[in-house]
Amino acid sequence: MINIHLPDQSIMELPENSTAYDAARKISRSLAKEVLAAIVNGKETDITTVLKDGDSLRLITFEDDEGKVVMRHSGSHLMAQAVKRLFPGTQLTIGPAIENGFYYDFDMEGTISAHDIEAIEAEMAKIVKEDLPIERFVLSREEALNFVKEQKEFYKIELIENLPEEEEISFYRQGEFADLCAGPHVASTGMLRAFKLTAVTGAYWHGDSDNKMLQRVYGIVFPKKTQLDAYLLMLEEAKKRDHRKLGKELDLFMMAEEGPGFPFFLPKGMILRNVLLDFWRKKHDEAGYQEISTPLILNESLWHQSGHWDHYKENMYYTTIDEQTFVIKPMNCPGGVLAFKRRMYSYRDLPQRISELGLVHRHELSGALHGLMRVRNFTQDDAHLYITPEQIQEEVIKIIELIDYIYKVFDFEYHMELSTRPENSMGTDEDWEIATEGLRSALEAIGQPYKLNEGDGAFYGPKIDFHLRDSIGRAWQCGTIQLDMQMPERFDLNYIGADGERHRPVMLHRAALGSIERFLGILIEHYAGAFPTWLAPVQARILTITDAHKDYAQDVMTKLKAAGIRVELDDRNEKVGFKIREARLQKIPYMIILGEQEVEKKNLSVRLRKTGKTIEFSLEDFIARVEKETENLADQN
RNA sequence: GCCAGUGUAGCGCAACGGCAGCGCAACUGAUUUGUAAUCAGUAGGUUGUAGGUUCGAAUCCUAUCACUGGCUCCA
Repeated sequence: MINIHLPDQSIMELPENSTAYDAARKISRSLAKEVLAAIVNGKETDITTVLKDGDSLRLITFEDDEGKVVMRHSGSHLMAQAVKRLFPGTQLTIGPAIENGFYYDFDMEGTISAHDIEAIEAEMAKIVKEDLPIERFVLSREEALNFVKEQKEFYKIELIENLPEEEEISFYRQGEFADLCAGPHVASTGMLRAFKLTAVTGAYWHGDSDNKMLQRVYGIVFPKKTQLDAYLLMLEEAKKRDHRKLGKELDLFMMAEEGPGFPFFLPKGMILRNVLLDFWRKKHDEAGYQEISTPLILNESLWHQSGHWDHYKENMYYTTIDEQTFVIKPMNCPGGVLAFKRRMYSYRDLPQRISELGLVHRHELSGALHGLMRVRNFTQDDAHLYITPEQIQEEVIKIIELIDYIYKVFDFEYHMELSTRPENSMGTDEDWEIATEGLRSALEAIGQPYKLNEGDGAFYGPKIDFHLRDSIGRAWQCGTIQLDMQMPERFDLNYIGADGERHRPVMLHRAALGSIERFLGILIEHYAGAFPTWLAPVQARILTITDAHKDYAQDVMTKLKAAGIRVELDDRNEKVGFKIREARLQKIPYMIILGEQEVEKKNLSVRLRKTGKTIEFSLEDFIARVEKETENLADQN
């Protein structure tokens, strides 16, 4: 007998040569059904792993993050096997588990169509039915290379060659299919019943657009059909929150074929935007920022000096004025720098925090455009801070705190990423080291977790990015903090220090919302169009019961407007049920219903968006309530 | 930009080689209504655009533009 240590500190006695699966079976039948993989002595492994005396064991199900990865990864193998059966000669590349499922990239003749997807799903179902055991085997490096060469899996040669020297090279076999893989995997294909292929796309080998385009198929897999159905339903629901759909329904913004990637803001969207910016200006004023505005178009010489001409040429738009080339600004910094340079600064003047709601134009690839989320012109809530090197950490922390405050007003969850020096960037290694360290130390001081993105910085400096999620879970970069030691150098910026000498300031570029357009897109999806009272383009709509109540309604509207409340009047000759339905579809926080009773009592019947309940208000109380919500950046209740 | 898909009335959709239609919206009239759709009628189209195949094209082919999902890029 052997003794196995379980996570709850208990010890389980098992016969010699027992597997992790045997342990699961001994605990309960349901666990035996659900177990996907095991962690033995801290290492993830298959449930067929034979246990030794003294091993510690944790069993993994789909409830665990590790379990989701295992099942999804097995799903990708299942799909790859089906594809290889249907399209002989297809070469495998990589097929990982991802956040919401898995994909596999194939190099094949031709492409995969929607029709093929059905055939692949049918073949996958067949393989599930065959219930093939999934077995691990290990080869030496040489054997492994020979094995993949025999199988004509030439991409795998590169993968094996890139494996570290000491790495054990394992494969997983299910029936006729075998794939290089670290594992672990579920025990058999029969466990992968609840799957669905969700998309076919092209994807470049190694993600490099100079490489060959591969066929990528995305899929999802769950232990149970009910979970799969629930997930698909959730996706359907999320689509109803899509800002492009809501933007149309709520008449907030539009796109025209004449302006791909150039959004139009409509009256209601404009209110939303202006309310957001009023809030932004107030907070930035409090935080010590001064707002400026710089020109949209500036002479090409400026862009040579800033380095954009060399590093950002492809993304810029150009125009000619009096036979000279001008650039339509893709960033606000060079113009901002000119404004900074207008006078001399003492060290006592720093930090200078100069903000600009600057409209920038960038030539994004046509295939990259997406509603308000990725456009070709957008307004950055930009600011440039000119500081001494000693002020780096303190100022970066202040910015992080400001951004955190703003995101919390909207109940956003976000994550931060630190991006380091990219290829084709300006400046010395030393500058980059100081700059990167400045950002890193601020992050460490704040103590919030962040992800490291090697080589993803701006061409002039490293950055901290803030990412928010849209309705279907895609992360979009919004806030950003970029530390720049190049621009001050190139524009010969300086301030007079306490020693009376000239010194070079450090420049911080930062945006909190990022792009107003993108942020509004996220905001629309976040609230599903039902904006809190303070943000709602229309805060209240007055609905009359009959024409007899029009005068009173007009009177109420005049008074609400005078109080600064955004109000509309629906005095059409329609039934009140119909008017309520329309106001609901417009997601207006308050409906004020005025009929015989209200005229008599000189009050308001107010129907709340949140509960659908109707409450009687005096005009004054209603105004007070909306004013309070507006002031507190709040929603109803 | 690349791969795949989709473009039909303001919006959502049907017709898939044989007369371009439905619902909502719009307009007109009736109805004066109490908490998610009152009734009747009218009008609205060079089927994204340009070529081609065909007796005949929304439908098939080619090109192009836009959009959608990815890749790449990025706020």
